[in-house]
Amino acid sequence: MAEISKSYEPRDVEKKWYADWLKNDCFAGRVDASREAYSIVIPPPNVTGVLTMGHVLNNTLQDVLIRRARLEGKSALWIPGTDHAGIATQTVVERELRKQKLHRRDLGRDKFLEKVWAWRHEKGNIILEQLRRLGASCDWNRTQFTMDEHYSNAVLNVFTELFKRGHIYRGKRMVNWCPVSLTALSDEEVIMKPSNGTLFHVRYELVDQPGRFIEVKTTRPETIPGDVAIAVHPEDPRYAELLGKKVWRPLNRTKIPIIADKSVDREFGSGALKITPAHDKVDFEIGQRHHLPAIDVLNPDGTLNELAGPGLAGLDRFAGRKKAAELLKECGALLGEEAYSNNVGYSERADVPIEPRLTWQWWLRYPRIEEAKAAVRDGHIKFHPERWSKVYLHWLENIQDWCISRQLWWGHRIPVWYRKDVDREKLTEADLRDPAKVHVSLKGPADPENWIQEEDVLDTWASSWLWPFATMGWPDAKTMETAGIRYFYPTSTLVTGPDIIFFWVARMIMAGLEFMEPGKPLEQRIPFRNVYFTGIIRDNQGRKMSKSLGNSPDPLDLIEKYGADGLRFGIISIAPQGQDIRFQEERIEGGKNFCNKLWNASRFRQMSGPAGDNSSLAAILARLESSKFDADDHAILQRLVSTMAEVERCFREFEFSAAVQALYAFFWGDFCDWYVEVSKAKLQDESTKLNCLAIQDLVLRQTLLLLHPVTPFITEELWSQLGYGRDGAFLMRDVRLETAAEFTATLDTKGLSINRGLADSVEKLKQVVSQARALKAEHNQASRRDSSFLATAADADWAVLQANLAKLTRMCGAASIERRDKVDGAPAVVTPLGTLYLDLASSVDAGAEKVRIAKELEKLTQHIAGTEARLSNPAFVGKAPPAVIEGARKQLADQQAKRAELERLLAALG
RNA sequence: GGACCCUUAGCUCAGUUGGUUAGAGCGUUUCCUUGACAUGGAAAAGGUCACUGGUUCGAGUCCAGUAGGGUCCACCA
Repeated sequence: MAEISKSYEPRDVEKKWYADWLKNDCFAGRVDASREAYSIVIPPPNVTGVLTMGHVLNNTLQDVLIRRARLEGKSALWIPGTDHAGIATQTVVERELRKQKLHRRDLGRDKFLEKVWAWRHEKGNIILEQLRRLGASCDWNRTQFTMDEHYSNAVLNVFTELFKRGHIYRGKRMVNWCPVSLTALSDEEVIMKPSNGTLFHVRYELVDQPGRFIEVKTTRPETIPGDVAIAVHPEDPRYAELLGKKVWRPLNRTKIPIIADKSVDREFGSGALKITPAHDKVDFEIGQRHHLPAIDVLNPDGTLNELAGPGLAGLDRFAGRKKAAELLKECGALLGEEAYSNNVGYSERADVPIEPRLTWQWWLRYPRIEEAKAAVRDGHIKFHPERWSKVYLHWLENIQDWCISRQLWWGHRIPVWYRKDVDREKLTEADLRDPAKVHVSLKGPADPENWIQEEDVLDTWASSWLWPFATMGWPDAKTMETAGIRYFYPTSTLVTGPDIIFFWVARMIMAGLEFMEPGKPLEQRIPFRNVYFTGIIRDNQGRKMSKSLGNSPDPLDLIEKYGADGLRFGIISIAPQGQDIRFQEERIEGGKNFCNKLWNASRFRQMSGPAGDNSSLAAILARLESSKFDADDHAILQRLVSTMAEVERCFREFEFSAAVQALYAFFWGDFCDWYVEVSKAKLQDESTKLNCLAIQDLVLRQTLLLLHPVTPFITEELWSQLGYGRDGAFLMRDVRLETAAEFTATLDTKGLSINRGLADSVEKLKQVVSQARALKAEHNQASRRDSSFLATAADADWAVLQANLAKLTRMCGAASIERRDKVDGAPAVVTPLGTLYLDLASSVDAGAEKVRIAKELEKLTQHIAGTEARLSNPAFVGKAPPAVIEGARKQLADQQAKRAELERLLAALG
């Protein structure tokens, strides 16, 4: 065994072990009937993506779950992959083309797609490479891409099936149109943003009563040429006599009717609403009810077209708005303007206001809505934190059909062909189902020359909603068998952000229910059993991390600086359940420091004595001698067991940061700060040395196992260096972590049972040490081992002190601790095991000493008063549980004894 | 307009079913390079648990309300 270096250097260790794990196929998910299956599918990052802090959090959590599952003896599978990200990827490649002054139309569809594929092959795996640096133990041989042939096959299969089952239709409806991406978007891809605009007051002159006007307020005067009516509420007395009359539309002047519709809000503005069916969803519905035409005055790119009339045609919509206001002013129709703030829908991708636009699109009536609700409501799928289920259910209650077609080239082209002689603008629902007019299949028609394929592709989410089973080979029976879908599906846990609960989580549930194992009960068709929602990572000012703000650190820089384990440990420790995360680099630094502490504790063990047989838990236990156990041995084993139990609880309840904090407190606080320090005395004594080393070996072994899911690299390295592994075996793959219960039972059967009483007595020793150190600090004594202490103690207490004297002397920084019957004039502290005096050569400042003790006495007296008050309250004594009352009585007795001793000390000072 | 979340030490946050004197990390102050670790050790300072009521023997914890901050949903032009 080579000597361990003085500080932990992650770089080479990480590289070495990751390569070793890969070489030995440690990440492979295998069907193994003798083990419980545990599976996760990665939320596929965009192929265009680079690793963000969000990815780090999300994927570290998944890796933690997967690695813990392996240690628990489960057969674990983590499927990685990427998403083709239609709009984002197409935009990236189009931007490249623009540098060469080319547009995708210059290349044509096929040539353009070749370019995208080339880009994908060159750059599309960057993010997966970065995940490897993080230590992600994905089964890389199963890496998936949503545009892979078999995956595409699944997507198109689902389309044709859902079409057959009547869930998919084509319709001309109002959609959210992105004038930059030139495609329709789903409602979920539209973000409402408050915007400061202008509300224009416009008057429309009555045709048969010149000089009389009806007034409306609008934020969009440029759409006035598209007005086809003015609507008022049917019961609005102000306008009753105007119903049925006509007014002059002030732009592109023509006559339009005044109509009545109940959807008009009488309270808003003047109570009259201009109706522009082509440019507003409500107006469109009113238009439908009243059989009004829709006049579309916009081009797809958001410029005004010739229907907008001279003066406006050709302008961009925002320039057109200004111009329209000017034109209205010129003709006297503009009564005024007021500043106005309202919510405007923005395209999530392009970050520009969307246009409601009337277009032909493909729509999906979601399948299995009721089952999807039941799956979560009845607990077959558990959300963590649970409260997100309410958001989920609310969305399903109000669900709208999904616009699944996109006017893009990069994506799954819709497998629909139109007979050349049919007019697509006039296809009815019945025509769609007529194979003589429309062909829907994976392979296409037998006589392609007579057909034209649909140009549109599917929404990216209409492929990723199949992720949990399409990545396991669906729908091909043989591939599914190889992938082990019967074993690994439903997956165990999905780790994702609540921001895609509608986009992805809800839709995956519906897809799983619709397509998996038809006829089987719901709990076998759901895609996952648990969903863990991470928080959103914010910067230290609380802003979302984003590329444009430049406030997101590069995770790879952090790995360089703190090591992958440090980053992982840090990010998990600041990620409490369900709360957003304020990123602080200091916490990552803390992760690195923890790794260094672990490293050095192992180094201390190695330097403390010869290596024993560490090859198995049984081998280490065989080296323990219970007859040599002192209170500290019992205490550290007890804390080890309780930490194991706490970590188990944390994993059961998805409290990962609590698990990390428990491990930190145990290892740093209990092991390093106490046990290792007392070891220094125990190791001096040949009779206790070997047992003490074996305890250290045992604690280190269990700690490495518990920590491994969070800090995989350093634990694998130390596992190897400290001789825990057999040749060719890996901590991550070949070791099973005992449960706390199993561990305790093993100790019992080996005659190594933990003595609770002895273990608890360490608490008193710790207090003695802490108080002694404080006393020294109070009197400006350096913490070196050079102070003399005297003690007055009852026989029983002195016996405890004496039994631990060597350790205590060392821990207190004492040259000696001697018992006396009586000590006068020395500064003292009252400990649970007697009074401890600092034997100062120099004279003591009695005044300062009196102040210090008096202060402590005052504080104590307050507590005693509180305790006495409680105990003298008959209601408390009558109603509180006996254990609580007993505790209070004991506390009172201790406090009173301590008070008496402090009073005595005070009196002795004169 | 509806729903949900948050408010605890200078900062970022824990605090499980109500039960001794409310914790951690970072930061601050003092001391310490003692044979694992200065990426460290020891000690200390620092909190009317946002506010107001209520339930209870007992409330940071449960209930109601108020204030401030945040998120999501919603077709008010």
